[in-house]
Amino acid sequence: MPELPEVEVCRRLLAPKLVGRRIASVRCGPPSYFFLTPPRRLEQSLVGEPVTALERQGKYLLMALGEGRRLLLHLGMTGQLYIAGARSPRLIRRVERERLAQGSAAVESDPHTHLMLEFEDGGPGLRFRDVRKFGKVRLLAAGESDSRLDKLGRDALSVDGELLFAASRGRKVPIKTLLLDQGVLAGVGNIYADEALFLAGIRPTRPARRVTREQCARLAEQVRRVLERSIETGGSSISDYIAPDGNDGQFQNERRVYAREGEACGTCASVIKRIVIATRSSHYCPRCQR
DNA sequence: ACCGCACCCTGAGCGC
DNA sequence: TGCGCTCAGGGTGCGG
Repeated sequence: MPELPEVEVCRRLLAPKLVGRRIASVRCGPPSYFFLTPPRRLEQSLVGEPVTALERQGKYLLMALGEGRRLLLHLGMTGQLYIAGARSPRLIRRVERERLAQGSAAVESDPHTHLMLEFEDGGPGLRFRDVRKFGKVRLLAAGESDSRLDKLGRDALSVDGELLFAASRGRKVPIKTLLLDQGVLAGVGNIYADEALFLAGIRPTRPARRVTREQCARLAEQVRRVLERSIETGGSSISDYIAPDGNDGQFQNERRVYAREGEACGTCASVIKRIVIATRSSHYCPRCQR
């Protein structure tokens, strides 16, 4: 489940491989929920475009093209953005993994790869694969905006306690729900919300308005720390996520609570609990988090 | 304004 | 062995 660190790792690894190249051809999968811009239009409009930069806003990637045009990309839950030729078991459907293991021949064309870009220099292209199609791709004209981007709050890497404190006043929702609100903080998802709350010693169910100024400061610091640490380790590869080179991230090995229900807390050895908050599974240590 | 919830999608894992 | 059910959750949109 790609959150800010996974998207940022993608950006850092892809930028040097894409910026300065010019798109030669585009192939798309069939129209679907995934395409905000119809695939036929992408196939026509992207040809000849130079890639001039790769930027990130929250969990969105923006590929800057010629004359102010931009390609908006979102990885959703299962999105994989990678350089053609990268290898990873996560890129192969299970039926085909089994067929390969039995020594059978080539892998069939993959129905989950929705966007393929090739470049004029003839080097390896870009692939966007997304099993569940919760990802998004949209071509933005020069000066055109996207309501999703307009609604984003402060980038989570630069959050401070005062911002959290101000945003949480008068809010009855659990503090975790506030962390997940992209309009307040852009980039935090389920994994890092749970991890930051653990590191700050705050129970995820605590009503936002009852989190003190001091706790907000601690929480903001831990949000930044956990995101930065995850970026350093290449992000979390828990279900589908891979880096653009096909490698797994390593942050899942440093999780303290996420998906550790029933295990012993690394700090106090209490049993990690799992509850549901706003339809998201949430994990915390009942002793370390009050 | 705020908040809870249904929905979009597919594959893994489980019980029978 | 295989079928059908539930769950996973980022983001949008709707109803109360």
